[in-house]
Order: sequence, then structure tokens, then C-alpha cells
Amino acid sequence: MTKQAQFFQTALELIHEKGFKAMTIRDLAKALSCDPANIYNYVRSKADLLDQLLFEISAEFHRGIDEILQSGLTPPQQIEELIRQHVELSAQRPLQVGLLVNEWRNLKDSRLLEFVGERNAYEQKVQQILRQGIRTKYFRDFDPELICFTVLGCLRWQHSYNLRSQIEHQNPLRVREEIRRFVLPGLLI
Amino acid sequence: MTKQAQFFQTALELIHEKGFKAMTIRDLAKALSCDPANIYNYVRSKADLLDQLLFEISAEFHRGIDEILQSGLTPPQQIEELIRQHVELSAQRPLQVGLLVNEWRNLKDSRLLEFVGERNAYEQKVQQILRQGIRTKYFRDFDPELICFTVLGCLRWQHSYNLRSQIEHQNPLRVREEIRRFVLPGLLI
DNA sequence: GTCTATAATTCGATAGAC
DNA sequence: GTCTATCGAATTATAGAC
Repeated sequence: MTKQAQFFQTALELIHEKGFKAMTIRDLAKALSCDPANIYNYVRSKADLLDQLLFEISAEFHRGIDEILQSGLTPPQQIEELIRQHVELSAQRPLQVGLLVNEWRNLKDSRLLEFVGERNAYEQKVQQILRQGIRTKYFRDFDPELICFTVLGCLRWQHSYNLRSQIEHQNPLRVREEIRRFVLPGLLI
Repeated sequence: MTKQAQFFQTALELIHEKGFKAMTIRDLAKALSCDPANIYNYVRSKADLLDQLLFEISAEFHRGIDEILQSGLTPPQQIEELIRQHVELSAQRPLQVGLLVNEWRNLKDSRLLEFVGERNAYEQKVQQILRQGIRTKYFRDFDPELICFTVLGCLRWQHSYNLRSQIEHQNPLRVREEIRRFVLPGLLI
């Protein structure tokens, strides 16, 4: 692992453990066995650290759902693919995914607004899948906005499950199948 | 509203807006149009403020699920009642419910451990309902731990929905019915 | 890249008069 | 209960030598 990768990995672990606001530059330096001043070789400021980590993973989710929207899959297949993406990212990078839930509030002013904009856009894309499914009679006639929140609620807790539960439960294929069998019957006609 | 109620309500609004760590005693005093020193007429310390708010709402959820476990309802009915309780609390007290998701990490040492213990106990109670439902053939044979997380994921996002969405969508009866029709088919045989 | 030293600010909390 | 004044500690970030 490069020094830069080690830096961001350690930062992620510390943010997860204490929260971004509570983690200090000194804590991070200590965990990296270096001096606090060295932190600024990797990031401009503490705010810049959170900024990079958050927008990188946000963009990852957008790339995923944009692929889905252009895939030509049926709406139920698109939801299955959405589940697969969330399970995979939550398994491979649970700490960074966790930031999207726990730490976005700590972004600074204009960047906070940008992030909320991206999050709203993501939810609109999910609603687009749901509305298309209702229109084409794959899905029953539910409230797309409310069910969007509910489905994303199911998926957004995966990262903490991966961090808290036993290792043998983290088989992504099994997790994906369990969630698929829970979510789809609630949507289909 | 009593002065004490006004104090805690304003604190909740400020914590929701900025996060507990970022909210300062001075911010709170300004919002209450009083002096920073006066804050300590209501709480011993800043940590004590979060402590009271968090454990009070945690106890509320435990009271609810304990009633369910002693109710004699069938497992599907118990899940319906669980949904009702979450929807109701998330509608009536969204800010305080939000603390359970966003701010528990900021509790101090021993109290943090106590809170995590209470949260784990709550999840065990939900799993108890699910296991009972599987055993009595109401529910299909899913993984109780994973589905517990998934169901609670659906429910734990209600508070932010109530804070972000349009007022006409906040009819608890409608929300409850939408979620019920989404969740139950994923559980039943 | 690494360190020492420290500037500049902000915070939680208290003492004590009214 | 309310205020003035302030202490002591902790924080981010930088300057500058190596």
C-alpha cells in the first residue's frame, strides 16, 4: 500500500471510531506515527480530508446508478442491480460508505449544499426506476418517494452490518440474495 | 411550553442543524437569547445534555417493544405494531429519534457502552419476533440477524423523511400503511 | 518529507455579583 | 435565575530548520 493509501485508510478508521469532528489532527498523526504537521502533506486542511473521501464515494454511487439507468434492464432487474451495487460497495468499502450516512453534515457550507444536491439527485434517479416500474405494471401503485426512502433505508445500513457482524455473514452473494428476496416482493404487483 | 421544555427543544433543533459536536454552548445560549452561563441551570455539562436526550428516547423504544413482546399478538401482527410505533415516534419526535442514528457516537466512554448495549438489546428483541415467526411458519426461513438489520433500516430513516419531505406526506396512517405493504410480503411465506 | 515550536482561535466551564 | 468576566485546556494550521 502506498503511503497516501495508508494515510487515507488510517483516517477512515479513525473517523469511523470517533467521528470526524472528534478526531483531531493529533489523533491522526499519532495513529500514523508521525508529527501533526505532516498531515498537511496529504491534505490542505481537515475539511479537505472529509471532502475528498465523501465526494469520491458519492461519485462512485452515481456512476453505478447511471449505468443502471442506461442498461435497458427491466425495472425489477434494475432494482436487483441496485441492491447488488450497494451490497458490493458496502462490503468492499464499508468505512467510506459509512461517511455518506454519518459525516456529510460536517462538510463546509457550499460543499455541504453540493453534497445534499448530489444525494437528492441520487434519490431522484432511484425514484425514476420506481416510477418506470409502476408505469409498466411491474410494480404495484405505491408512493415512489416514500418507498424510495424505505428501500434506500434497507440498503444504507449494510455498511454497519458489515462492520459489526460475524465474518461468515459477510458473503456478499448471500447478503445480496437475502435482501433481494426481502425487497422485491414488497414492490411487485 | 415550560422554560425547561423550551430549552431542550431549542437544543434539539440546534443539534439537528449543526451536529452535537459542532453546536457550542454559546450557539445554544444565543438561540435561547440568554447567557452561556445560564445553560448550566438546565444541564450539568454539554455531555449531560446529549445523555439525557438519547437515553430518554431509547427507553421509549424499549417500552414500546417490550409491550409488543408481551402482547400475545401473532408475529406478523407484532411486526405491524413495530412499524406503527416507529412511524409514530418518528412523526411526533423526529429530532430526538434522529439522535439515535446520528449522535450516539458522541456519548462519553461508559455511557457510550451502555447505549450500544441498549441498542443491541433492542435488536435482539426484534430478532426474537422474527425467529418466533419463522418457528411458527408465519415467516419464511430467512436470516433473522440480516433481516433484522434490513427491517430496522427501513424504519430508522423515517425521521429524516419527516424532516425533509412535504407536509402532506406526513400523514402517519398513510405512511404506516405504505411501509406495512412493503415490509410484510418480504417476510411472509 | 520530517520535525520543533508556536501562533491564533475557540471551547467548556466556573466564580461571584446582582 | 441572570449576568460579567475569565480561566484553562484543546484545536487547526503555519513558519522555518533539517
